[in-house]
Amino acid sequence: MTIKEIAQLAGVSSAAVSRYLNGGYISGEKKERIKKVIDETGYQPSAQARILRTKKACLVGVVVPKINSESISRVTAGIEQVLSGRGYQMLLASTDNDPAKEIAYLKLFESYPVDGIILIGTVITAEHRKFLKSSNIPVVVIGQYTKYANCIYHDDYGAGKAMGKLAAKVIRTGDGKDLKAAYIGVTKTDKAVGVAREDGFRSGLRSAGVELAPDYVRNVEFTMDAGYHAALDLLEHNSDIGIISCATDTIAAGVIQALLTYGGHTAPGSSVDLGRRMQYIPDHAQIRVTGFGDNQLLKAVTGGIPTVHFGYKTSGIRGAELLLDVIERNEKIPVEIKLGFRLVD
Amino acid sequence: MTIKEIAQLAGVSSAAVSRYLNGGYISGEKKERIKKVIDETGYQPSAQARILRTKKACLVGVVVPKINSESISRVTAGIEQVLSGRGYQMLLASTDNDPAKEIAYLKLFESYPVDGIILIGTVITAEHRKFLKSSNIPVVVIGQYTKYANCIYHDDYGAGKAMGKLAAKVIRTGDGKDLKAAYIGVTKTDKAVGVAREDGFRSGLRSAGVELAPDYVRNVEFTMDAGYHAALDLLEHNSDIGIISCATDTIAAGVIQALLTYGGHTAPGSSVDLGRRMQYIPDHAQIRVTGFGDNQLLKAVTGGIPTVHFGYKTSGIRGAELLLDVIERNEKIPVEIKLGFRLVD
DNA sequence: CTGTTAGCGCATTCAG
DNA sequence: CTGAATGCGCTAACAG
Repeated sequence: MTIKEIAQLAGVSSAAVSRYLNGGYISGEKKERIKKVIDETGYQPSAQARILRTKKACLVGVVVPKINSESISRVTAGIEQVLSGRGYQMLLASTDNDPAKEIAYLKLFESYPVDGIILIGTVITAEHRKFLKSSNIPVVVIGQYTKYANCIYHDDYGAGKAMGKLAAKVIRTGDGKDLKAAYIGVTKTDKAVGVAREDGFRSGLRSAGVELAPDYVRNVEFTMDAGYHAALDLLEHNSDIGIISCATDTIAAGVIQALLTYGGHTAPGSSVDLGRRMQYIPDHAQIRVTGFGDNQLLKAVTGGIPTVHFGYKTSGIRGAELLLDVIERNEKIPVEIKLGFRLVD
Repeated sequence: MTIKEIAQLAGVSSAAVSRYLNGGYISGEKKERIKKVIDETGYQPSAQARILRTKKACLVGVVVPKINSESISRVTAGIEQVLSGRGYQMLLASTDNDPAKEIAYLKLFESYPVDGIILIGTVITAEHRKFLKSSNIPVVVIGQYTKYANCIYHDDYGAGKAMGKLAAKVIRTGDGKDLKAAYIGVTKTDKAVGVAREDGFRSGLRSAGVELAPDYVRNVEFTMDAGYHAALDLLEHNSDIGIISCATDTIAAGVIQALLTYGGHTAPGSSVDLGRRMQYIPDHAQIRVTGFGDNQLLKAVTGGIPTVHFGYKTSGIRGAELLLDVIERNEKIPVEIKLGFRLVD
């Protein structure tokens, strides 16, 4: 069904139909005729042809690393909020943490009718930079710092440091034989989550005179399962761990699972203390688990582990506003926004 | 940057460039010249113009009720898998459980360059039916039964019934004073989750001679928070509850939170038994919590509550296959697929 | 192998 | 107020 056919059926020109659709000059009588035909046929104008003509889609594409994540959904909720408030719609593309797919979707959006792109970043490869530099539609990056695009990121280093200080306090037993801190991080190619959080964590420990020994560090995927196995590995090789800090709450959930399953205390009748904070006691020592991200489901069912709350929704809001500023007002001044955090313990 | 400009710069016709791009006949020498110009300019063909011409986007749009859900991400993972295997890409639109937004995104996709739509359904309103009937591109619905489109749904009634039977067993104390079963469901406009699961649950209870009293039933939103408050309300009004069955694992998480927080056992030193299954003991009675969906995070950190595993990934796979059959082979025979379940306890 | 031509469905001049 | 005509960027015939 095209505008032309509608025009024929209504006995008017296609231009008249177009005007009818877009609120241009049209007489009441023709308006009626056109309305009637459109109602009868269920005609739906082709957005794509319109966009080809107008170069305006009122649409933004958002590229995310994965769909099933509380933090990401908070970001997209923020984006959605400002977008829909300003008459835009949002399309999502999930890359499943595959950088190649990320590039593919960025290119897809670039050549598709979207007015702008928001990238919720994980790793920024050379390909990414190339894309950011040469993109012919505006892009804003959320979650990673980059000088090649407007970006909004979180103080991952500061958050890591705060967590490191907390960890240093926790492992101090007072009897002169302090426990050890362990850290489960992610790939170093992720500058925010992989590098900044871990570096911050080390720095926080160090400020309290504690070093993070290499044997007490693991690097894993962004999954619960990975956290589970890393925890087992860590516990197998070290018997003096007092705290396992994880780069994300999801990984922390896997660690908790490992402690629950293989801690030696799962026989009927045994118990796990779930007070304000997750605590587990194998070998007469308490092992504390911490994360980052303030996952609400985890908090609900465990009572909450120490974690960090980032302003994810805020970053989504700011990101969308930034993007719309560029799209609508052609704002040219580069912007970098760094958002703070709140330690939750 | 357009194909025309590239053609000029390379001193060939635009058709030649088009052929170069799409693997048509072209001489080696011109191929070189075109390649050089494209590399230099970073030219990116407009997919939208191509699609306007070819009517083929190799893209499918997926409309989901929310982004942050393990079940939905499993469905989309299944969809992605078959789509990318067959050279398609996937675009997501999240509606935040707002039926109006759902319609808006369906219409967007219809007029946008996608070859087909997958709707992960919650409520099917008259508007939905109207859309399904009149859509000019193929649609498949996942998660709800409908006769107006190809659909893939789960045996929610059977699952509810199995859970009802389990609940009946649990509340039997043996001392003649059986406990009561409570149910936290969702809106009845959701035929699968709201109606089928609850009806099945009642039927399962009934088959064991147990009735679900109105005072022991609540209807809430699809959120943890709603589960939390419903549980408090339930416990405030009834002191003989032995099990709280919830329509989703997310709601169940909220119930667990309520039990942990207000069960009267959160004072330091008190404990919660987290063995194979979540158990909580207020007022000398065990309150068991059950859900649907087999959420992995919940399972990991609680040891697992009784729940139902649906073949979400499978439904995504079948749904995508179905859609591609219609798109590519113009398959006209309507299909309805009902998938089974597995009780996890 | 190549260039010319004619649209895809629509919005926008521009005369009327 | 209206319709005819033009072109958005691209591909598919077609004739060379």
